Amino acid sequence: MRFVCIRELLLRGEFPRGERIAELPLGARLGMSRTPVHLALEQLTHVGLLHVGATGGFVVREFTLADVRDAIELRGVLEGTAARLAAERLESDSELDELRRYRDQVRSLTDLSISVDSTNSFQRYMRSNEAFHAAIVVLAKSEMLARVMEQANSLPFAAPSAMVFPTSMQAEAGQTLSGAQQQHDAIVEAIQRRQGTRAEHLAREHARLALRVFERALSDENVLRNVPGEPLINIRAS
Amino acid sequence: MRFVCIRELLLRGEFPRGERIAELPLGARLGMSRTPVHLALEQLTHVGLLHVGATGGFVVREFTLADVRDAIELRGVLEGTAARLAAERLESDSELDELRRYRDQVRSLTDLSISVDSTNSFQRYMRSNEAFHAAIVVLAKSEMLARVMEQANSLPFAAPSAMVFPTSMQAEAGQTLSGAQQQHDAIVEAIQRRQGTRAEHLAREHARLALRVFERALSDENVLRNVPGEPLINIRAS
DNA sequence: GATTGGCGTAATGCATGCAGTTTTCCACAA
DNA sequence: TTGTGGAAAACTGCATGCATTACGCCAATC
Repeated sequence: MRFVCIRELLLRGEFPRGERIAELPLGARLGMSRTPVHLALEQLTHVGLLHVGATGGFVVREFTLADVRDAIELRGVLEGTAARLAAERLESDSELDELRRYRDQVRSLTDLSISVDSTNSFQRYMRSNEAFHAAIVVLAKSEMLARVMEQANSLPFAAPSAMVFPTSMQAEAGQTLSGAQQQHDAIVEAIQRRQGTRAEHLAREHARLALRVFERALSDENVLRNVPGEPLINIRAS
Repeated sequence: MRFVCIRELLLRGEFPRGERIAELPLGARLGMSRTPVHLALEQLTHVGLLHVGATGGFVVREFTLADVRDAIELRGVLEGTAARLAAERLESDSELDELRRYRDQVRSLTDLSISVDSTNSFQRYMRSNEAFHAAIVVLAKSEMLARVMEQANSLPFAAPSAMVFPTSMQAEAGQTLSGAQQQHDAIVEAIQRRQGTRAEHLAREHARLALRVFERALSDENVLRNVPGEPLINIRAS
């Protein structure tokens, strides 16, 4: 709860990156004591948004462009593994019903999202897209993998839907989203046919689409500002 | 510090799996207040050894055989990624010096470890083996990957060296260790030649050797007892 | 004999207080 | 103007206290 609250503050850039966060003022700001604040900061540290300074105390983590690229690449590896396990462990075709439903939802929202600029349809697109990716993890039937992916996705710019929003700002949004849709289709097909290796590489490549969107966003201030957690990224750092 | 301490207690099976851990008695046992105990338990939760009960409070996590297999498979995927990145990002051959040194250390300790039963040589083998695996992660030059691997390896039976000890108890220990050594050689060669995909698949297969050791250990009570964190594994669970 | 309800104990969550240490700021001197 | 020294303020880490809530046990009833 407060975890989410403080997380939002961080992602909005309320605290400058690399700077210490004092517990007492933050507690006063949120109307609570130091104890729960400390716990929330501890959790955010485990999640990777903070780290403990040399003298103790929590410091806002700073991410480099390389970190962002690696995080997306890593998500590709993990989603690839999820897709492979989903294919290898598929028992009956009906297990894919939910996945197919989300895929169709995403498809039907694709055209809407790029024509209408309302945040409403974007949010629905993002939710469906996220549900699609989550469904693959469920089909992988691996608690261990799910846990690790949860940690990996907790970095804001690494989450599956992180690149949807900036995508919508770009000129070639239509091509990008329809490319993503085709990849979704191929992934579902590969899982259905129990083609594990194919599913793995498709999912990896799907993440690299997000990477391309990010690279593209780097050249445009306005687009970049829509990447979640952008205030934590130090564009100039090595 | 206390994190490590409580972790040891868990791995030794001091707390029955599935049971709640009360903070007050544990604090009394360790000679400290509830606050640091609570923090340590929180960290162990993030690491995956505990989980929070429905009503609050920390519960000892219970692992199934499927969890163990998945954890090892997942480690293979991550180490494969580390090896691939190491190959792709290698700049000069001299970067491999340390990796080669650890490889040779492991090789020289292999024969010792299976002939002499002293825990001393085992521990040295384990340390060298761990250092070898850690060196690959360093060469991958990815903070993100390192973080995720740290979390994945925090599950006791998933760590690289987790399978060394049970291996030594088996009849075919010599073959297993020499097989591992050959895989180490091949991984180093692949990284050196910048053969990323080959390195990735070699490292994955290397982890599956640990999986075979584990499967083999399942048939022997005495061997199984040497798997780290064995008390947390419910052999009978689905 | 089994089940359910209530009460007592105990444990969690949060607030606060205290000691040790760091950090910061300001004054003074070079 | 800049560097240094010291002092004060503040922050962290840990202990403790209090209120709320969950858990368990015992008894009573069906």
